Amino acid sequence: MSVSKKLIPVPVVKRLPRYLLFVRELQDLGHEWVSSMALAEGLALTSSTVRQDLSHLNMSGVSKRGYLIEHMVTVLTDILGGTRRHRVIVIGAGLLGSAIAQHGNLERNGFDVQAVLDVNPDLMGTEIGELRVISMRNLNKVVEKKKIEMGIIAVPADQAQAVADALIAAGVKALLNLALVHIKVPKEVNITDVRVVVGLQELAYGLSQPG
Amino acid sequence: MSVSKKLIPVPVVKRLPRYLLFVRELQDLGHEWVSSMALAEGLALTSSTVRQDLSHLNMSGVSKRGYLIEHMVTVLTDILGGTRRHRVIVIGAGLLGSAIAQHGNLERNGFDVQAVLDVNPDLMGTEIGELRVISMRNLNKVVEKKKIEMGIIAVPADQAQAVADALIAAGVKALLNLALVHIKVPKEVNITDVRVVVGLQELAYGLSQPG
DNA sequence: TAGATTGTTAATCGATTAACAATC
DNA sequence: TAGATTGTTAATCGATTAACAATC
Repeated sequence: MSVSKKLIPVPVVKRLPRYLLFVRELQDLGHEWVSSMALAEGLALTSSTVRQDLSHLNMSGVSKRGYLIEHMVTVLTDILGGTRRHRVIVIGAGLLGSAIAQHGNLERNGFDVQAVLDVNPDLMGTEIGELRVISMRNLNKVVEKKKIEMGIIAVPADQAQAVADALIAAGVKALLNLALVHIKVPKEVNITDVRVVVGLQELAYGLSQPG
Repeated sequence: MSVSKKLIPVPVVKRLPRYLLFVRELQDLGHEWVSSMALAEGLALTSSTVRQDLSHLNMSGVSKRGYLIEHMVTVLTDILGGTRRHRVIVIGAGLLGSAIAQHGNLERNGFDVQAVLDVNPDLMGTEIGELRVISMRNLNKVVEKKKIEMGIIAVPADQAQAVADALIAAGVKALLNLALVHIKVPKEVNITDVRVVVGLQELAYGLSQPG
């Protein structure tokens, strides 16, 4: 049951999580339909962009009414991986790694943290939610046994590349990098960076501008 | 000592932190010069894009040698706010908020966490690094006294908008949102979202594609 | 000097916006 | 029916890439 017609352009994919968030909110408020204008208004886009974006999806609207919210939630959840469960591990049991491993938003959106690993022997066995920190030496075993699809890299910058290499060698094809270094990966591996400091840097640039 | 000639396009600004990361690495390795080709290679861009990007900066290269790494570090650090210190507060003393408040990368890049606030009375006084959690009721006072420029929103989704409104009312003009909701702000306020779940969702879409 | 690399102009590509006929 | 809203085509806008003269 694949959902997209062709291939969704990257800028559109990056907006999809925001659409999903917004229509879920409307759903909670009891709304049934949403127009491209309302979506545009809510997400600071034009209604034209909204209609173009949604045209990439397996979805159609109805004149005079707009789009059925329930259907949008279904379609978007499916594309964004929330329909089936994804099996994830976290590498790095520091404050950030353990905060993320325990964060309810992952589970709520289809991502199950199956294990937390670390190189530091002092941390072995530490409880993180319902998990216990295990050694990096178990990486291959864990990835294979638990059928891990994604790895979250939450280690210091100087270890991040090595961790990524190990994950890739173990067969993980999708990496989320929280470390403040550029990680090189072969082109068949997907990697996404998520970084608080970078967000602050963008804001700092914004603050420094007159406008 | 403003640095940019005109106004740097958003896609370029978003690449700047990656340039900075990369040239800092080269600097640590003892390199002195870097060419647009080397930068392109390192960041998966074309050398043409690199030269266009750098032309927005207060910087010029030298034929046959490239760009002086030390100068690039200076210029990029300056634009990205790392030259002067920025005063930041964190709202939300949960696992994520406290992990970020204590994360060394912020301080290292020019961002000083001056306080951590929370609504939950049970958390008041809890130690977070060298800080103690204080009540949201002190928000205005803290923002004014400590001259806070940026707020990091690390509260549950259903509280995020209210927190943002309070920050804005207190005079904070730049917000970093970690909560999984769309926050509405007046156009003179800058807001940037940083979200692990969204990163995972993008990866999930990538995994679902043939390529 | 010859060769490499910048800085910039022009060409291409792709994303956003506008416009409007189709339709509910 | 009249009016609102979609879906899509065409126009615009802006970002990326190519190309090349200037220069070290």
